[in-house]
Amino acid sequence: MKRSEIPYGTLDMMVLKTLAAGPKHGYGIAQRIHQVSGSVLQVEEGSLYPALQRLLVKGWVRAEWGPSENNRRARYYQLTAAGRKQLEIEEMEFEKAIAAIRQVLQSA
Amino acid sequence: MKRSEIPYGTLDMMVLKTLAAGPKHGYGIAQRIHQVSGSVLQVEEGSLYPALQRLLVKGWVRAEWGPSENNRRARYYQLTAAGRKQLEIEEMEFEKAIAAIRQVLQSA
DNA sequence: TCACTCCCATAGACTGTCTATGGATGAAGG
DNA sequence: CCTTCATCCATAGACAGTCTATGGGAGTGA
Repeated sequence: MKRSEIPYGTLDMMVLKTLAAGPKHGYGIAQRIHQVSGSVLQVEEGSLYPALQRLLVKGWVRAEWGPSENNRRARYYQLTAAGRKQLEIEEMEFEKAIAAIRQVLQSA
Repeated sequence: MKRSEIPYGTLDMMVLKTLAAGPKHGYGIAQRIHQVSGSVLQVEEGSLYPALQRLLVKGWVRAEWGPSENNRRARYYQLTAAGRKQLEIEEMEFEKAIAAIRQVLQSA
């Protein structure tokens, strides 16, 4: 087996959700997800930045450069209106999929 | 978006679960999952048979040929002891992952 | 005989994750 | 100063698991 920390297809959703609380830079997003999940989810940079690129291309987030809290250069990402809608859609589909899988798992 | 019917990595688990109730052939497994999930999950043959191959290689299922209920040739798959253990592990990891994601989704 | 469903299986495309790598920059301690 | 460490960005390539598309054999009913 593979130690897939982040289940396929859920990263974009979690990134969007994390940004829903306000703009953040990549590093901050990763930290936040790690922390909020009780250190269960570890977002690798090699997963995160491609994800952010996808979200940018699709117009679900916007980015701009600015100084970080520690006075380093940082790229702040923020949710767009389209991103907010997309988040809702993905949350719904996620719940629907989970419910379906649970039904399979609970079929005695 | 992509219409990913089956979330990554969950197919093996659902197949194992479906076989936990007794031996079935491939076609029957797909039907059962489709039915039990309330027609939400659609297992494509191009996903199912590679999955069954994986499970065979790993020793989690065993297979033997025999006539189907409709008198056609069919390959019956059944869970091994190792497969039963694996199913438990995957169910646990699944719940753990879902719980972590939910925490992210519920972080206001 | 023809169409249809059942049942098997593989090849190749595609997507999204991971590992590995590379770099810049500020803070802290020697 | 200078070294080390944490922060912060990003890409390339490997890899795994899903899907689409394809092909075929075999029993059933019209």
